[in-house]
Amino acid sequence: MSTPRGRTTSHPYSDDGDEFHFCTTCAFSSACLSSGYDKAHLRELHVLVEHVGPYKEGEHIFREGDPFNVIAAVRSGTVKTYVTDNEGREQVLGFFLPGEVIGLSGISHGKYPCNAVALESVLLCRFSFPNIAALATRMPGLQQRLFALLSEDINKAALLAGNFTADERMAAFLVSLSRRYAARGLSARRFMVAMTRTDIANYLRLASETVSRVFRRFQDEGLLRVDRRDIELLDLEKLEELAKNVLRE
Amino acid sequence: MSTPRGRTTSHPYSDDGDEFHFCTTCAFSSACLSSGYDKAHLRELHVLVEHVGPYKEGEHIFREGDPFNVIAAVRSGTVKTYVTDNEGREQVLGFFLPGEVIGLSGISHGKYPCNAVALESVLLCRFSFPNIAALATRMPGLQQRLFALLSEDINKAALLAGNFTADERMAAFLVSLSRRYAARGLSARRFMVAMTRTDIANYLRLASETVSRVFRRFQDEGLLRVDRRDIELLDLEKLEELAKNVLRE
DNA sequence: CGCCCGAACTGACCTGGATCAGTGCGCTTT
DNA sequence: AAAGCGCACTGATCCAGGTCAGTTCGGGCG
Repeated sequence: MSTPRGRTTSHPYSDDGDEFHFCTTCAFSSACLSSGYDKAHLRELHVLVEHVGPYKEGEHIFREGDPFNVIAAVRSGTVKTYVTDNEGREQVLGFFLPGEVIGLSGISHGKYPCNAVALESVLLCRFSFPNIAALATRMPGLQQRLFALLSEDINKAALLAGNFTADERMAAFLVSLSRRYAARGLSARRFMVAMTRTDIANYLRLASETVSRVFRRFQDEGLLRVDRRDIELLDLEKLEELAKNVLRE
Repeated sequence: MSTPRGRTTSHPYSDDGDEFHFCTTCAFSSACLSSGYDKAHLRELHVLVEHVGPYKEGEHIFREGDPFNVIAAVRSGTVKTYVTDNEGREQVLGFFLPGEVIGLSGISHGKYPCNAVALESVLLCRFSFPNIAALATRMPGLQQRLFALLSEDINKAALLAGNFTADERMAAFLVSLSRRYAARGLSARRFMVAMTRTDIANYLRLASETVSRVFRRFQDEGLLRVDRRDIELLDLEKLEELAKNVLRE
């Protein structure tokens, strides 16, 4: 993983007596908080965290084939992962919002199988994977959390594999974004997306023209209001109804 | 996971002095063999294995929503995993041949997210997941192997997500089967598949009619010879060329 | 302020594969 | 051996979404 010219610091924390404060945007820290480990273990985990960034728009975090050594939780910004096929066409694999973890797919072969790029200014919490795996042998809760993250990604990857219509895909994409923003305390109804129409189209396996058309039709039907990157979901009910096959509900 | 009315036995092994024999079809045992652990650890792992089966054709191994507690390596036969959507249509998620591991996607939510059914007579090596996870905390090699299996499935799931043509999908499917059979010491050129055309179609997100047509066209073009479930690949080169976008080579 | 450039939008047309509507064929059942 | 059944195959037709060919818009810059 490449480190931007910004600062790299070990995780700042305060340890004022009994209370032990975590960076709340860090998925691992919070995972461990919830599994109720003792202070000594928590501190060990905490020491492994490096805050890196900012990566600026278009800057790569890792590239396909880079040796795998770290995973990272997004602290702020949006990360896109993608591969390019033999003809040079881009296939977007996923978008990662704050609180989500990138790099896990690199474990199996010791190399990242895809590229990760910042779509806007990005800050990361970075963890050495060997170190965190070693710590996991002493912290069953952490091991379990890692297993769960990996397993979840298997299920996520299967989502868009079905043969769904353009409408279903778009609705599922919007509902998923909405929920993920909401989970971070942001509005579930209105948000700014960091990706271009082309990125969205590549992710959903549609042509960018189709993305445009579906946006307009959804707007005509009163499901949403869209102005460039600014999206407001007006009829979340109906969007969820459209998305339910894709999201398996 | 449901257990068929067949025998369930703990893993038989012989421990004649220095030599310690493993069931060679068991993915975990071999994984641990290769990571070079000491005899005491190996025996611990070995004790966790249960041989179950046979499951007969059409019999379910687990169902969507069942509480997750075990993972299993296929010892013989073919397993299909699938989900059904709201309209009752089946979506095939994967086929598992001997040596491959089912159930991993159940980790994240404590329930299996899909159904697993035997397509022909199936024998399994079954492992309690809590037990194997506990053991993994004392065997970093085993933990690493579990991480790798999970991570690999993420990459596998992403494979068929792209927008590929029917020809590319079919070729990739055949080449993948060929390699997996070959890895088990069977012929890479000729094999009997356990799945119906409809299963193949559902897996590849095609109509079964399309699967039939592509089979015939491939046969007309001399790429293969197919007679019901019996498939012989005549031009592996060309099939691999067709498949390379899907398989990312 | 006007120019430039890339993203977004839009309409016209095309096509791969789905769908529909059969037919054929091997296996089981009786 | 005949009947019944389910899977496989095949031809005809249809349509969602891709492709192509522009046009519009907005933001950055000389």
